[in-house]
Amino acid sequence: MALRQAVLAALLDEELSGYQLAKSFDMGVANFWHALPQQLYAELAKLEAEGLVTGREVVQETRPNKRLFKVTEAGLAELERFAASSTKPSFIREDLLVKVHASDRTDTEQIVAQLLERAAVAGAKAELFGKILRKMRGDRSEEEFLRHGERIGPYLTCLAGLGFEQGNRDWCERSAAILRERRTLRAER
Amino acid sequence: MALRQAVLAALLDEELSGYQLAKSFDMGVANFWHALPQQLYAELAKLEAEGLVTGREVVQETRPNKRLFKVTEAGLAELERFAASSTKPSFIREDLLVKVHASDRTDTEQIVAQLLERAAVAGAKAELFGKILRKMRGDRSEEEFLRHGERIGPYLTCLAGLGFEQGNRDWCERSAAILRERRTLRAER
DNA sequence: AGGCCCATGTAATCTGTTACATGATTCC
DNA sequence: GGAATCATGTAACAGATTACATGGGCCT
Repeated sequence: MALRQAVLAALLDEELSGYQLAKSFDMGVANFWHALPQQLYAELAKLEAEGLVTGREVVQETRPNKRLFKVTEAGLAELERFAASSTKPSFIREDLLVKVHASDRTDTEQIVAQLLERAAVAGAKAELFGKILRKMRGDRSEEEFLRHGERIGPYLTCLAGLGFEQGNRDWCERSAAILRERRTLRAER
Repeated sequence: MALRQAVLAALLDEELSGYQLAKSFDMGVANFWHALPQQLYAELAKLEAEGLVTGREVVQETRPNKRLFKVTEAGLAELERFAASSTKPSFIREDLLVKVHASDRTDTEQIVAQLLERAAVAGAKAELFGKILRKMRGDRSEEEFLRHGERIGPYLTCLAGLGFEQGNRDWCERSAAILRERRTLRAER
């Protein structure tokens, strides 16, 4: 039930349209939440009906009109309430891990390929996060920024995303290497 | 739609009852998938109806009877098919990260407490995974085990879980420390 | 001409969670 | 005596995914 709060959190820094929100839930915001456009349009409508966000129409000539949303005082209060509420831990659900778990009993060629592909994706994400982090802290050192910066929430979540993707990349590469080596060993016998 | 395959993968090494499966989905298997008992009972029923697992009744004197399930040839074929199919990346959905993202605009006392609690849980899980890994490889070195061990799938997924929880723990501790320091700085002003 | 980007949704379906239900045995 | 464990489910609800729908502008 935290999609509401994820949307509110994503709208803290800038007014966004549903379409732009969807983009950021696919990119930057994706280090802490993921949602499809349909969910976001629906959630924005609900949030507006409850007064937690307000939308304003922006007329565009060359493109379809859009509605930009921002968080209201009531929305901020909801975030405050949410922050104080207890958190239930989230869980992993990862197809690739299921495949690797069963990999002693199935062919591993495709799995190795998928691991390498995933490693590449994770590496690209990690690099992107690194860039975003550098941009956020500007010319300050990380320590300095985290101590005195104005807005460090997104920085911290981005750090989490960076660590996650680096770990991901390393594990995928190592696992791929191991499974590949075992394939060649088996082929020699 | 990979709950089916996660169940099949979990049943590869031993016959389990729904109840035991639920336990392992809460523990060991939880490094790659999570599911509630109700889901597992329902999924086992479906899998049996489709012939991917077979169950046999075990009559018990002192406890209620139970049904033990094992993977059939058709189940193995399904895993094979699954391993070769393309994987869609999974996504993060984590309440705590949402709270941290918005933490510049809310009170951080509760958030710090939740981060420390989560760090402790992650640390405990990491230790548990470490123990499981040592048990799996026995007296062999990790390298040796991964090269020549019979069954390394669960070892690799457990390694993934270990890395994930260690990263989690470190990030939670660091973020808690940073937010706490900023609280005291603000209080001094 | 075909495909992608902007921009917003509805509807149907699938998955996952919460609540409820039962009942004996063992541990503290 | 009360809680936890073993053991299996049903039913209602909430949340997420997939498919469908529309339509102009821009790029190659």
